[in-house]
Formats: sequence, structure tokens, C-alpha cells
Amino acid sequence: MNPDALRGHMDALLLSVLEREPLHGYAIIEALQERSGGALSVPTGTVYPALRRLERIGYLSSEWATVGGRRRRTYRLTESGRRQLEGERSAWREFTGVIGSVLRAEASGPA
Amino acid sequence: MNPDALRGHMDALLLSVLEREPLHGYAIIEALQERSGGALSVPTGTVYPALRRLERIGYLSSEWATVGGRRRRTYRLTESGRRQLEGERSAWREFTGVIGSVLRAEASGPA
DNA sequence: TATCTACATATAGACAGCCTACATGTAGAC
DNA sequence: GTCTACATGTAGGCTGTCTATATGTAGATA
Repeated sequence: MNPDALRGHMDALLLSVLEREPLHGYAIIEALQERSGGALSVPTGTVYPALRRLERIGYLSSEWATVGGRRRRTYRLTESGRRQLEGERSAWREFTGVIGSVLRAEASGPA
Repeated sequence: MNPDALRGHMDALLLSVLEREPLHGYAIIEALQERSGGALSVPTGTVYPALRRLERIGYLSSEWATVGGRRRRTYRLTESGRRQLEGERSAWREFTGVIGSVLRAEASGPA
């Protein structure tokens, strides 16, 4: 998967994976991998800064927890983040529709 | 349309629009707009450098023409570009499949 | 005990590509 | 004379993803 292709869609992925339940960064990476059938390997250097950015914007909130001696920062969707996720979903549908319409235009041409 | 979303898909759009026939930059911009139902307004500062990049890579070739007193640089797909377009199309299908699978995962969760 | 792997977070700096803004020029309409 | 459409191009900004690196715990295994 070309990294550049993810540009602008990372937010949607992260918000989406947090829709069901709060998760910490490491678990988010695993969840993305799992949900994508192994196709998405998002590096930590992408995920952690992105989560902080989303928190700064107000789409996520976080709190520290210690589990088994290890420190985790658990992120949770805010109300604003939940609304944003809806927006991301419809933006995704529009995006795929638009690009798809260009890519699918038959080589034979219109009437 | 969020500009960042186009990242990494510009090549596919440009190659696709040139599949049918050679076009010059200005006409490519109009074709993108038309094929997308008006949704895609790609600025010249994006298109012209991208076309040059694609030519440098070898996916496009170009030649100057003068029509009605105006100079045009007409771009045409090379054989390599045609193969690349096939690759871009399958990459697009994979991309939408992967992102879609993450975004569509039901909030109710698996068994 | 030492070492390795999985778990867990974080930052600095590189990199790439899309964008805004600007520059330049012709043709034709009004 | 001015305005719009046509037509190409570059410089520099911006931003987000990536690579590489740093740090540290827990548990398995030799």
C-alpha cells in the first residue's frame, strides 16, 4: 500500500477504529491490521503523532493507565469526534465516487 | 474535496484521462472536471508539475503544437504509462477495499 | 544471568506532493 | 481599452506520512 495514498484518510481510520471502544495506540495499530486483513501496517511514527493531533483538535480525549506494569495512553472518541467520523464517512463515499468515476470512464467514450 | 485526499491518486487520474486520446494540460483539467461531474477542480499548479513529473518518469511523452495562435504542450500515454495505468487501477481497487473494510466495520462488532 | 521478543510510547528530521500566488502571453468579444 | 477564456509555468509554503532512533517493562528461554 503506497503510503501517500493514506494521506488525508488516516483520521477516518483512527476515528473509525475507536468508534466501538476506547483503545491505546498499540492496540489501534493491531486493530487496523486486523480489520484490513493484514493489509494495513501503520508505523508507530505515524499513529502516535496523529493521535495527539486528533486530541489537540478535540476529536479524541485520552488518559493514562498502567496495565501489567506497562503505561498506556487510552484514547476515546469525543462527541465532536463522533460527529467528525460521520463526516469522514460521507467524505470517503464522495471521494471514492469521484475518483472512481474518472478511473472507470470507458476508453470507448460517451455517446 | 479535501486536497490531501488526492495525494497519491493524481497519477491515476492523469493517466486515466489520457487513456482515450492525447490532451494538453488545460484540456486535461477540463476533462477531469467533466468526468467527475464538476467535483474535481485541480489547480494548474498541481497539474503542470505533475505532468512534467510523469513525463520524466516515462509514463507520458509530449510535443508542442500551436493552435489558433496559442501554444499547447500535448501529452500522450507511452506504453510504459499504459501499463502503469493498469497498475494504478488495481491499486485503487485494493486501496478502496482496504480502507472501506476498516470504515465499514460495524460498531456492533464481530461474534 | 543474559538475551530475546512482545508490549508500549515518543520525537526528530527526511521527504514528497499538492496548494496558493504570481508571472507571462494570445485571441476574441464588447 | 478592457475583460474573459485559453494556455503554460515556477517558487515557495504547508502538512502529514515515514524512517530511524530512543526509552523502558514483562516474560520466556537458554
